[in-house]
Amino acid sequence: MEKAPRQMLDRATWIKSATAMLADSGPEGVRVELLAKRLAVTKGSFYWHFKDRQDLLTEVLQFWKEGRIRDIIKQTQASPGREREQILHVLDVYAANRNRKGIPIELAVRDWARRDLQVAGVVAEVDATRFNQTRRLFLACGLDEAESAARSTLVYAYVFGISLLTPETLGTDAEACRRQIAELITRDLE
Amino acid sequence: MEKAPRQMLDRATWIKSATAMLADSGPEGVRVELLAKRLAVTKGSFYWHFKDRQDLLTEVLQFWKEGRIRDIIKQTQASPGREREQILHVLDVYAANRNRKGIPIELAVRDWARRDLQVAGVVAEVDATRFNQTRRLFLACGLDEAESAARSTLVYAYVFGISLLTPETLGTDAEACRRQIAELITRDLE
DNA sequence: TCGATTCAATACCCTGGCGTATGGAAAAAG
DNA sequence: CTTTTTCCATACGCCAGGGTATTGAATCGA
Repeated sequence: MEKAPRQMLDRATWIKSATAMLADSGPEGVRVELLAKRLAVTKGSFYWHFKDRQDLLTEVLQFWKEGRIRDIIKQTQASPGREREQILHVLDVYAANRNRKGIPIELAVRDWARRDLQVAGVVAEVDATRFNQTRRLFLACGLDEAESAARSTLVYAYVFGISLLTPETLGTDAEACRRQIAELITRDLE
Repeated sequence: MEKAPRQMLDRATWIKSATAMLADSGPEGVRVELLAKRLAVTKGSFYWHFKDRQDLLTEVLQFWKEGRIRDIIKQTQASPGREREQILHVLDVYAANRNRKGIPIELAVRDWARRDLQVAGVVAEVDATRFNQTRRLFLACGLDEAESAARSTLVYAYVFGISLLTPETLGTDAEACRRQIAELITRDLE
């Protein structure tokens, strides 16, 4: 009936560390030996917990997917009548400096998806969930189907696009710029 | 005083092929031996034309930068009074299916920039040029400084973001969606 | 106490890929 | 017709990194 000493390393630990490595080195950058060194063990440990490198990557992807879906559902919960605020909240959370560490992961996964069909499928699932959740909010604000779809698309294109742009490009008044864009996207909403 | 037979392979040929390889395999994916095989020669040739792999990558980046700057200047030329059309033209060129092969390169370079300061610097230059050129157009349409900066930012965030989203997410009426977004971005312009 | 199980270390093998050194053919220069 | 220069092939050294096999040391269950 203990919990600390035994189970020194479990799959979850490897997965989290691998996710960090994915974020700043891309999928090709997650090397099992480097990972082992970072966790202060050797390959021997890794190949006990995982079948092979692909096994780890698959888990990383799954881990990411579940986290993203949980997050978007949480961020788009709105009490009736406050849908507009909720959209602004989403823009705030994803486009601003919050969620700092999420951005590199998001970008790495999306780049990964360009070269791996399985990954592309998962990203598509996440995108669909985000798109639908946000579209619901626009619909609740009185926009028609087409307009809701368009703005929802714009929300995510903007959010991911902004994280792709180099920081200096945004200039010093990034905050003001952000607010103005949010205003434009949520125009004519009740 | 001849030009055809001699100089079977020049640097430009290697650079173009490497750019293609960069587009669909990332910077780590451009291998000199693979590249040589693709050009039906061996490494021996490569190391005659280039000092090393880094030399090639540097040239690829430079090649990309010059092309992008030339392109954005061309796309943002507007005769006085037709600036709004020109903005719509930019949105059309970059967000639609045209310029198909440019998108993977753009994404690969941007991902590359996340892990290489030199690359990040070049991307920043390109971004700045694009940003300023488009901002000029908005200013000419009567928008103030802040609004012009915001919309110019939105244009590129949208353009790059849309290429990051999975195609299926956009649904079947992508064209209508595109038009609606373009309408929103160019609202209140004279 | 004593196997059985869990987790990790060590020692290998093998491949891919960078860079170098050297050789060779073909064209250009003389 | 030589000689030099240009361009590419061949062969090699080297290292990083994936995967396997084996050993070893704890811990658990009995």
